[in-house]
Parts: sequence; structure tokens; C-alpha cells
Amino acid sequence: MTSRRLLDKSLTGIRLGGATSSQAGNSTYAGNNAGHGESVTAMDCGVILTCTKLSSPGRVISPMLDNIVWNECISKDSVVNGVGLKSEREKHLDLKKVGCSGDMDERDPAGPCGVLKKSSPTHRLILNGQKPDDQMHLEPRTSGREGEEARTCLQPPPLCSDGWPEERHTHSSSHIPVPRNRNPSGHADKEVMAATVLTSLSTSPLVLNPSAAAQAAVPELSSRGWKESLSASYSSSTSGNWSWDASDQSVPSTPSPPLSNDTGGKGFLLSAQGDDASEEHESAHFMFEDPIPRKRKNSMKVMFKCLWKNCEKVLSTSSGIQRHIRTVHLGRNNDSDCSDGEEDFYYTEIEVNMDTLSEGLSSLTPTSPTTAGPPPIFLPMTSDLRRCDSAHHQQAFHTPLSQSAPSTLCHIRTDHAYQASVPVNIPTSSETVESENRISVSWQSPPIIFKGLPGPMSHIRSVSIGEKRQLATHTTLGKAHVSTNTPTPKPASGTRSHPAHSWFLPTHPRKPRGEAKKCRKVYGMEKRDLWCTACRWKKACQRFVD
DNA sequence: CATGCCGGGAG
DNA sequence: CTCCCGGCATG
Repeated sequence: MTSRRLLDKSLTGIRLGGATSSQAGNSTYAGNNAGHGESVTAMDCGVILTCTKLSSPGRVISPMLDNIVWNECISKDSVVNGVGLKSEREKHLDLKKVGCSGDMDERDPAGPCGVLKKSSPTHRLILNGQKPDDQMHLEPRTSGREGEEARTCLQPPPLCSDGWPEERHTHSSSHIPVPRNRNPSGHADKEVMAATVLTSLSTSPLVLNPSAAAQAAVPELSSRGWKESLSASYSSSTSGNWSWDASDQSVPSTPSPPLSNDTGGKGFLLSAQGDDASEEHESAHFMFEDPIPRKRKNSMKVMFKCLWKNCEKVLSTSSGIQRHIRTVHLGRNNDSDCSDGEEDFYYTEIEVNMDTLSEGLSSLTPTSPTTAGPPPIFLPMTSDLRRCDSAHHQQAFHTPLSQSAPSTLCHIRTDHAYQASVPVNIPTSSETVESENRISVSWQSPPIIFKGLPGPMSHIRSVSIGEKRQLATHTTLGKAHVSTNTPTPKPASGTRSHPAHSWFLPTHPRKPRGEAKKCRKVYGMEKRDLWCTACRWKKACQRFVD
């Protein structure tokens, strides 16, 4: 039974699948959180890392899930070993190893799985090496000798980037669960997300991954993958099974996770990514990367939170957080380039839903100062986030995320028009300038949006309902500019007629509908003669101006 | 579906 | 210009 079990576990860990599936990815983090780098790190080194990376792309990490998962793992492990955390880790390692031997021989180039199994400590050691302090709890437990052995083995990893990466990849691919993570948070947004994703897909998958452009080459697959993934993810969230995942990926490769992300996932993948990505199933990549990332781009922002004990540092970029961990916690001053990826264990991604935020803002409080809030103060937010559910988190984060703005903004424009849905936030963030002035939003944003973004200009209107006039004027100006830039819209008969060009046309923001009673309403059709001429001519009413 | 308006066209 | 209307956009 144990063997079987171990296998399962290993698989689980590797794939992320398992009962916890989506959680798996999180679990890693959780482990870190709970144990602070203790067990999780060690055992999963390979696996976990993978998870992290993978999850990173889309993850909304819910502490709860993580904890749960973690606990589960622990309990199992502990039972086996009979020892505390340590044993757990080891177990994990063991499991993992087993899994390796069973499924993934390929992974460990350096060491045969069998060896690894026993050397479980090894993994740990590796971890330890990477994470000095945190693990200490565990480490001490782990006997010195083990540690030694492990170290020996371990050391390779850093160097071995080659070898490891493979493992990671494998794992990562399997881990994909990320979507799941979202689910919890995304719940309400499902539809939106789906729509967004679809839109984005249709629009331009390539955009997302500049680096991955080559990979992107497989649009069809990607699109299909997305859909599937989405459905899967959602469903999975409910059911919790990522079985498909495993089935799909016969290959051990890891999907390169997060690159697509706004922040720039560069940090995540590291060397491994590059290798994997090329080799991997492109389809897989898309499935994972795109779907998740997409979403994010649209409505989700990802923040990176340091999981180090008592450290709740939140940064907008993975690289940043990694640096932070490396320097502050790991005490590595060395060049960032050499990162072995250990940092991954120590931070988690937090996903913020922009859409919800925007919506909430618009509906609830037009002004919603939060939106404008000064960028840099994440920390406080972070704590909250953790506790609260996704929804709240998202909002809370929203602000922080916006900070990343500059980059974000760019992405949005370049990448997806559909993102316009998020416009309010974006402009704000981008402009960042003054938190308070919503005016800025209404005024400036419109023009900007017009340039880059097609359809959904309508949002703008909502912003400043107050004076239609002014807005109109401004808009007109915007229009003028636009028109100059773009080929003037005079498509013969109906400007509007051409949907395709429609987004060019938006140039002419239609006046928001007047709220005031119009001649028609006042006098009715019977007394049309009483109407103002404009009304009679179907022009903007001049008598009852708003 | 009813409105409100824009973009055009005819005179 | 003045009158009108087709048709889109919005509520």
C-alpha cells in the first residue's frame, strides 16, 4: 500500500493533481507559509518549485486551500514516518522519488530515481542549502548526516539547472492546476473570464508572450487548449480533478508558466523554462499559460508576496520578489542571474481581479479613492488579502497592482483591445499621478483609450455623467485627433455600418443619452409640431438640453 | 422596443 | 440651410 500510496502522492505532487489538484500548486506555498519553508521546500524542491512556477501564472492562492493541502500532505507523511514535519518532508521526497522512478525516469538525469528515493534527505538538503533559515526547523530535525548526503546531492541542483529543470518541467506541466486556484476566487467572474479569454484568443494570443512568440505559433491549438482548459479548470475547481491534465500530458515537459503575465514572469521560468518551452508541447503551454494569463491580463493582476516568516512584502513583479527574497531572506547578494530558483518557494502570487474591482468601484462608489490610491503601499493590503476571500482580496489588491501600472498599461494597449473593460483602472494606474482626481480619469483616459482601444469606449461615459457637454466637447477633441490619425471614417453610406471599422469610428463618442425629457416625450408624437426643430429632425434636442 | 441622435441626402 | 430619414446605440 505504501508504495502505491507513495506513487499516488508523488504523482500528485508532481502533477499538482491529486485530490488537491489546484491546491497542489498552492500547497507548495502553503507549506512555505505554514512551515515557512520547512518541509515543503525540502521534499518538493523539484516538485514544488515546479508548482510554484506553474501556479504563478494564474494563481490566486487561497491560504485556506494551501493549508488544507499542506495539512493533508503532512498528515500522510507524518503517519508514515511517524515523525513530525521532517518525516513528512522526507516522505514527500520519498513519494516524489518513487514517482520519479515510476513515471519519470527522465527527470533525474543526474540521479536515478531509486537513489533519490532514499536520498530524500538529499532533496531537503538542497532546499536547505537554498533556504538556510526557514527550514532550520526541519533541518535540525533532519539528521546531520542526511543533510550531508543531501547536500552532496543537492549541490548539483543549482548547478544542475539542466537536470532539475527537466524535473521541474515535468512537474510543472502536471501542476497546471493553477486554474483551479482561480476558481475559488474567480467564482463570480467565470463568465467574464470566459468571455475575456475567448475574446483574447480570437484577438491575438501571440501578443501575450513576446518571448514565447515562437511557441505562440500554434494559435489553433492554443485556442482550443484554452477553451478546454477553461472548462476543465472551472469544472475541475468544482470536482477537483485534473485528471485530464495528466492524460493530456504524456510528456514530462513543463509548460512554461507565467511568462505571459503582465509583470513579466521572466523570473519564474529561468533557464528551465527556456529549455522546456521549446521542447514542450506547445499545446500544453497554451493551455496553461494562455488561459490563465489571459485572464489575468484582462482582469487579473498578479502580485507577489513574500512568504517568509513575518515578512509580508508584496511586490508587483516576480523578479522583484525574488530579488527581495534572495537578498533579504536568503542573504544572497550575488548576481540575480544565479538564482537557483529557491526564491520561488518563498513567495506566492496573489491574483487580483481588476474587473471586479472596476465594477465594484463604478457601481458602488464612483470615486472610490481606493482605486487611485498611491501605488507603493502594498504591505498592509497584503495581510488583508490573505485572510479575505478572493473577491475582497482582489479589490484590495487592485490598488497595488495598479502600481505595476506602467507595464500593465502597455500590455493592455498592445495586447488586447478587450481589456478595455478594465480601462478605468488602467488609466488611473498609469497616470498614477493623483490618486484622487477622478477627473483625470474621465478626461485623460478617454483620449487614450480611444487611440488604443476599440469598442468599449462606452465605459468612459459612465465616468463622467455629470456634464455631458464638457465631455462631449472633449470627446470631440479626442475625435478630431483620432480622425486625423486614422483614415477618416467616411465609408460611404453608413459609418456605423461597418462593424469592422467600428472601432475606428468610436472616434465619435455618441452623446450619452440625455436624461432630460425630450420633445418627443413631452409632447408626444401627436404634437410633433410642438417639437423643437432638432427633435423633429431627429437631431439632439435643443429645447430640453440635459 | 422605444428613444435619442448622428450622419447623410434631397431640395 | 432646412427638412428628413436610415440606422446605430442605449436604456
